[in-house]
Amino acid sequence: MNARADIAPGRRESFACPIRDVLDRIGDAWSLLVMLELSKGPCRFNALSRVIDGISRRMLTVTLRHLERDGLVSRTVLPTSPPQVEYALTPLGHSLQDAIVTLRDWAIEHQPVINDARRSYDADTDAG
Amino acid sequence: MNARADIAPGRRESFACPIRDVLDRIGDAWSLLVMLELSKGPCRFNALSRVIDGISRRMLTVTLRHLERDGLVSRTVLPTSPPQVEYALTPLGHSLQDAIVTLRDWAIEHQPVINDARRSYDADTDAG
DNA sequence: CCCCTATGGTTACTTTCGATAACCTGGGAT
DNA sequence: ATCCCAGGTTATCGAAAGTAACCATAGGGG
Repeated sequence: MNARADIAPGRRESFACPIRDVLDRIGDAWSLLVMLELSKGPCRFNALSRVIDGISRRMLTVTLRHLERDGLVSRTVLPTSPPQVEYALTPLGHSLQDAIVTLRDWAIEHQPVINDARRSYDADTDAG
Repeated sequence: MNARADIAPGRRESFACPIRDVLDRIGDAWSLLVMLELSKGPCRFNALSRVIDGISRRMLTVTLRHLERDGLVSRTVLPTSPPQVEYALTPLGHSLQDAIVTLRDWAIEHQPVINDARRSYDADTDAG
């Protein structure tokens, strides 16, 4: 029996709201990191799990399934021994790179300001 | 006693990864919707909860606290009776709008393709 | 007076999800 | 047979999302 159904990606359907929809897709924190890695070129499962610091095998599996389901990433089994599985961005996946890069650039630029805001909020809250 | 601590935003600290960091911030699906609403202008709590379909009072509170903590949204109590609370984007919040809009535009443009990909993936998976 | 509306939340509780560690299958080397 | 690697899957737990109900205040209707 194919056990993949047990781990199948959530099938929450759109909410008449495309932003929510795309966020449900890439907002899970690992998806973006995986896509950023794959934007450098195709990569195998364990290679991804080594290079994406902190991700577990399970979350990598789940994340890749999500991305595969949404057509952002392709999965190719290579006829080697033992078989290797190569993941790569699809054209659709590449088309998302611009948005991701915009987001990343904003994040990098404003990280210090945000951290300051957080510290001052936490200080006020803890004190008050 | 100030009960706000009980509902305080998570204080997960950065991971040496700005993209993860920004995604932890705005990736929770409600944050983006709240910011998109506030980008139209300041708004009060209950007005937000009415216009953002599906959000509960609690999640709106939590989301607004997160955004406030990160300096993306400001909170102003108006001296009316009963007191009203107005939320608005800060300049930092406005600076994120470009990235959000890029993301939203991508989402709107590619939603049909993604839905097709999902349907065909689901069909294949269900068929076995 | 009580009941209903509205304001902006909070509290307790349930359900769902993210994440970790451990396990599995199968081939090759020793 | 035993150990490794590949690429996952399973069981489990804690945190987070979400729901329903409550609080305090003020105004209007019966």
